[in-house]
Formats: sequence, structure tokens, C-alpha cells
Amino acid sequence: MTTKDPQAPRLAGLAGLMADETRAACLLALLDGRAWTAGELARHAGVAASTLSEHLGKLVAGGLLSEERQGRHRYVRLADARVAQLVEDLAAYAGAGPGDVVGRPRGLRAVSAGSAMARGRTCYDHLAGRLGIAVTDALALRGLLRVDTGFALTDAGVEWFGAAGIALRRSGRRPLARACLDWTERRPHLAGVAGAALCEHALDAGWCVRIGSERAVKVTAVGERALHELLGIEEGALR
Amino acid sequence: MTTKDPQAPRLAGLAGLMADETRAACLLALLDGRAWTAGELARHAGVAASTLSEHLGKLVAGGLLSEERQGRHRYVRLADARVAQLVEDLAAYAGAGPGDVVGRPRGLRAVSAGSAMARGRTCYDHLAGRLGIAVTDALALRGLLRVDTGFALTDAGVEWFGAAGIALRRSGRRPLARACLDWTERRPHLAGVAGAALCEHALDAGWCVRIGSERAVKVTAVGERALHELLGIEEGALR
DNA sequence: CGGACACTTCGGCCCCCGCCGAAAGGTCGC
DNA sequence: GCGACCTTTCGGCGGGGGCCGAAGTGTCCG
Repeated sequence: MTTKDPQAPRLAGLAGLMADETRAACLLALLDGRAWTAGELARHAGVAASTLSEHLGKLVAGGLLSEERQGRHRYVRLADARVAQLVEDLAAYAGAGPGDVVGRPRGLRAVSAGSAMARGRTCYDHLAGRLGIAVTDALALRGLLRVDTGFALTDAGVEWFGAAGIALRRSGRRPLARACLDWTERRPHLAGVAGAALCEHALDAGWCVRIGSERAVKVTAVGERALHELLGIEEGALR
Repeated sequence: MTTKDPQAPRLAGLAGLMADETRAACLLALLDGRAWTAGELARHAGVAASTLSEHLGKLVAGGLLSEERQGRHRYVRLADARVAQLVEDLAAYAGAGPGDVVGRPRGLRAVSAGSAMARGRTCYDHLAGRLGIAVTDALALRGLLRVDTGFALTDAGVEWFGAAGIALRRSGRRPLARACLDWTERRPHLAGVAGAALCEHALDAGWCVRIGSERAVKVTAVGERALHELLGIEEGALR
């Protein structure tokens, strides 16, 4: 007995990094895929700057965050897509706990922020919300993405990305396509290399723009046309 | 500011359940997909029965474990495949930390246990180790499973399961196929509904049998023949 | 150079939580 | 019914860790 798994301390340590409400709030905020300063995170989390500094130290030491110092600022972001995926998965499970009704935001401000978020947002490096679902559905409908038997691009799907001028950089072991559970739509949307490439292209090409400094994004007129031409998504479906 | 995400406490709470070494050891042990008694887990983790009882209370209350009381025994198991997936994902990330060499077990007993585990084992409800990889590769090679552009069964793959007499019960929102990172092989293997159905069939049909009370499994002579006939896996490749 | 600003370090406080052993509650077998 | 066994409850102990404010370091700007 006492054959205790040598992995237990590591698992506990990793979980411990997320097991604090303040650190959890940071990780969730950083799910927008961008870099935040320590001060922004402190205000966001509602703790003293000194407290947050210690939290960042732990998260960076634990490998969950990467940091970049610029002058008197300390910028941090999620270390990579794997971390984002872990946080997303845990948050999705924690949010959809048994007997728990999703989100239903309270108050007017929450409602409007919520509806903008629900319409379209980034989820680390890919699109989510109704926008993400619409794109995923359109890809599936046109036979470019299998969603019923797993999540994988078809050959036609790979071609489609090439034809649209969106490069799929197969990097290391990150999957080309994977499902990410959408917490507003309760359905999976496209993530992975393809999801990230599509999102990057959508922002670069002006298909959508970020709303303020939030995760929420808005589809532009250009984007509506492009999504209609390339994927047959009805114009006006995402307003 | 202080727009703190309402999900932060839930995320922190969930992570907190796994943030203790003893509880982590329990969760890892339960990854074998079977039910353990409280006493077994206490011995495994090396703590007093009373201590472990409290841990089980938290894990059950948190929804990670389900329990079944039989007489003077309390059997617990992972609540469902989603929990198993979370634990697997976290353990995989924690185990493959930066600059960290995998496993390389110390001592003779660990070596033999390790090699049996590396040869073939269950990973909650599907096959893993070299056996799991061999099956995944064989499915991919025969065009039954896409692995290069994501993880999804092809139409031929769905047919193959039917022809082999393995029912694919599409249940709720669990994906038919998904990738699970193998920590001995460092490559993804087949999980999801299809992976579970295949594993269940393999055990029922005597293709493989469990070694002792471990997660490790051994391929039988019957299994070798079946895997050769159905998937073209070389006999002897898994000894 | 001096002040504003972003962040970090330090000391101290307090609460939380994991641990144990002792005792109690159930269940099984004889 | 009486032990043997598995599990749970309870008190008490000890350590770890999150919090703050104050002071210190480093950077930018005028």
C-alpha cells in the first residue's frame, strides 16, 4: 500500500494555483487572450496591488502565465493555448454544475454586457458566442468540419482554409481542430489551430472588431459580407 | 472595476477540491474507472481512515465522486466521464511540466508495474498505453478515424463499429470521439463514446483482461487474433 | 533632479484546512 | 447478542497561505 501516485503532488500543486478566488479571477480575465498589467488585474480582482503581485509570482512560477516587463509595467498573459484550454474546461465544468442554471445575469448593465458577450466574443484565441456557433454550424453544414462523430476538419475543410487565404500552421502537438464548450450557447464551437487562425484572420481582415477592452466582439459590415460569401451565413443573423 | 467574474469562486472551489495531495491521489487512483472503498483509498493514500472520510465527503459534495453504500462499505467512483477527463487533462499537463522528464520509475517493482502499465491499461473507460496507441493508429491507418485534422470517426469508421458488433450509444453531449493524451506514449489516443465502447467490448469479449487489481491490462490470445483480423494489428506487437 | 507612478518586499494578522486519535455509529458473521 | 470490522464524528493541534499597509526599488516624465 501507500503506493501513492508520484503525480499526486504535481496535480495538487497545479490545482492549487487555481484554487484561490483571486487567482481564479485573474485566469478568467486573461482568457481574453491578451496581456494585462498587474495593476489592471488588481483592480479587476478587488485586492491590493501587493497581494496581486504575490499571486502573479505564483502563477508565473507555476508556468501558467508568461510575463513581459516593459518599463514600470508588468504584463502577463496565459502561457499558451494549453493553459487556456485547462481553464476553459474547468470553468465550463464548474459553471454547469449540477442543478445550476447558467448565467442569467442580474441587473441592467450585466444584461447589456452579457448580450454583447453572448452575441460574439473571443475565447482565448478563437471565436465564441453566437458568432462562434454560427461559424461552426456553417462549416459543418457545408461538409468542411465533422462535428457529429468528433471534431475534425474534412479534406474539403482544409482546402477551404487555403482558398480563403487562412494559413493553418500545424504546430507541434496542438490539434488542428478541437471542440470548446461554449458557456452561453451550451454547445461546442471550433477551437484549436483552425479556430485560432480563423479568429486571427477575422480580426486582421476587419470581419469583426473588439468592443472596448472587453472580450466581446462585433461583426462589421465587411464581416457580414465575407461570412455570407464564404460560409453562407445570413447577413443580419448576428446582430 | 471590481467587475470580478461571478465564476471565479466556482472555479476556485472546483480547483480546491483537487488542490490537496491526498485528494489528488484518490482522484488519480479512481482514474481506473472502478469503485474503491474508503478503506482502500485510505491505505493507498497513506492517511488515517478518519482523514480520508472527510476528503470523500468533500469530493462527493463537490460532485466529483458518486458514492454507493453497501453494508458497511462505502464505494466511490468518479462521477462521470467529464470528471475523468478533467483529471486526466490536469494530470497530463502537470506531468509534462517544463523541463520535466516523464515517469522513469525508480526501483524494480515500479519498473515492472510501469512496463505493464505502459504496455496496456485503461484510462477511466477507454484503452491507453501502447495498446491504446496501437488501436488508434490502426483505426487511422485504415481510414476509420481522422487524427491529422482533429479527432473524428469517418463514415467508414462508424460502419466498422457496427460491423464489429460494438454499439455506439450517442448519449447527450458526450463526443463520439475525442483525443486523450497518453502520458506514457506522449501521443493522443481514442477516447469518448467510441473509445469507451471499444474498451468495454474488449473486456467483455476477452480481448484483454485486467492484471490483478491494477489499471494495467494484458492482451489475450483471443484478443490478438481479433485485433489482427479486425484492424490488421500484428500479432505479438503488444507483448 | 524631483515627483508621480507601477510594482515588490516585508512583517504581522488571522483564518482555513489537513492531520490525528479517541469514541461512536452501523453492519456483518458467528 | 457479541465481537470484528468499516466508517464517521469530534476536539484539538499545527502549518500554510491570503490579506493588508508601510516602506523600498525601479521607471518615466517634466
